[in-house]
Amino acid sequence: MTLRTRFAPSPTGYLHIGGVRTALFNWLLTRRLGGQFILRIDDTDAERNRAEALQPILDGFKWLGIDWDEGPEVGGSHGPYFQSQRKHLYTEAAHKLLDSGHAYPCYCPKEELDARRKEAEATRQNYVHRCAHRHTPAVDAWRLFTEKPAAVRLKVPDGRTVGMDDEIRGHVEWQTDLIGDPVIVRADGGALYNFATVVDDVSLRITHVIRAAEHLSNTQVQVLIYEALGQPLPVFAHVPVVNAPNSKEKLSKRKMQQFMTPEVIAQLRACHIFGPEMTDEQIKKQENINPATVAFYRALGYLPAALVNYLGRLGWSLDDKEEIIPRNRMIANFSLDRVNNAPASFDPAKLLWLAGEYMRMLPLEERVAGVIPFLHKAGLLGETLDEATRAKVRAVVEACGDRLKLFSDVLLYGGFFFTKGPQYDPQAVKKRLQKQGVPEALREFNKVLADVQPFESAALEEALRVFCEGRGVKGGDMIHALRVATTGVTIGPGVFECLAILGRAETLRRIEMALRQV
RNA sequence: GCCCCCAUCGUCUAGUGGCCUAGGACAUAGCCCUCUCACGGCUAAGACAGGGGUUCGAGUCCCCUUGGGGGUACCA
Repeated sequence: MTLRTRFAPSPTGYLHIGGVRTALFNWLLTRRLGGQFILRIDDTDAERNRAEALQPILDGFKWLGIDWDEGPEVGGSHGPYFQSQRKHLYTEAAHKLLDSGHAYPCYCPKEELDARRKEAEATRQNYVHRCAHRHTPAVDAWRLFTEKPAAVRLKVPDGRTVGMDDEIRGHVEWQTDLIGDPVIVRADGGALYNFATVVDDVSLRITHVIRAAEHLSNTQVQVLIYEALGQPLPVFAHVPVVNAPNSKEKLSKRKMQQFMTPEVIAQLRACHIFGPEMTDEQIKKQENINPATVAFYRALGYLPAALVNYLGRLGWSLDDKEEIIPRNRMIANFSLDRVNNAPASFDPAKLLWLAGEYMRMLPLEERVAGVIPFLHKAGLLGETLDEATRAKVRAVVEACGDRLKLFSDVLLYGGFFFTKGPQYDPQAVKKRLQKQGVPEALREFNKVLADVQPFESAALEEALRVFCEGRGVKGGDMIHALRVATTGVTIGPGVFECLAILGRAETLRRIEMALRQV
């Protein structure tokens, strides 16, 4: 028997980071041990489940390189893979349980149930629902069920325990006397989550149910359903939830809003992800692209490998020293017994560090290829990319070096190479250009630049050194002034490399522009 | 209320009774490198939630307390 795992997202229009982490653990174990990883779409809530809401989820997984063996787009022999198309299975299973006496129809009016629950609450009692007629013989129950709409309840056995051996938590068990008979099918015929999940997992032949720890309490009912259905239990593993940074609460859009800092919003804007008509506040409240979604990291040009590494290390570790664990190494070493029990907090700073590490490992040509779409979206490259432009992009990427952690960082450290002139930062101008003697020296050095041969980094540096010595100016002052004059800002690649990339004519022109600023 | 789960530096973690005066990584601070920014190097600060047991010996096993989380729905 081969391993079969699944991840069952609801089509919400975005792929949540916490969900990905759970899916990743399923995927890693499946790839490690061999078997099928199945994507099942939990679209019973027709209200908010539109077809187009599924695509971002599939795209997210594809971008991360998490592939599925059965599910949407790839099909499979156990389909359909949409819960909305599997309703007959739930009905069938419910009938089976009614026939076998493991379930019974419930006609209790909602008001009565509410009243009883409220009463129990008032007297600080624990309310365990059991319908009075729960032991009515099956045939009679069946008759009642077909006569008028009724919900179906599972008949929870009296006076025993129900439990399972969790791969991560160990043995967990509950007293059945504390579990009210749960509704498994609504009066309108819709199956409830706990029931549909089990029916699906059985029919999809799922062998390992790896899911977030928040589902642990649901397992008591689910185990009873497996029993009632006469099915063997799968292996359960409840992985710790992912919390928001500096918080004991689950990762959520709202909790992540604090990471939509002005800098991040500016970077998103630079990528032209959002139109200029959107205010910062509107961007902050965005559903689809926020720090709790995969799309956010993709939009900013994080390497998917870095995100996979980060999420894989969240709640799982290889040993006491390895942090950079590429996908293949993770697959080769993943096991549930090295998954932690405690919830883990998502740390954007560590993810950013990893992104930088992965970017550094990426060959130059791939960095160039990755950066181009970002320059393009920002409107800094023309429609067609000729060889000269490509060479320039390559030179810029090389000059950016380790500064480039995300692809969108190219806009931060090298955007000015592709504009008609620098956007002068007033503070930078004030600090570096409007300094005693600097504009004059710069004007004079501009004449030197006109003749430097060749117009390359080393020769330029040497020319400046000679100029400074001869004229008695500080090298640092000139270097800073040159940077601001040609790039407009105080950060970026080495200034001589910048000048070389800009070329002689553009350098001279920009220095002239700068001198008009002071 | 009741049930279940969880608990090592700010964060991710190593630790499965002696190797722990608790190791690594991110973040933080200082110094070095340096034309800025980043990278890199060195250093510093920083944790076993509390209390009881068990044991020659406890971060590690047991119990209690505290704190967090989840469930207790004709939500998923």
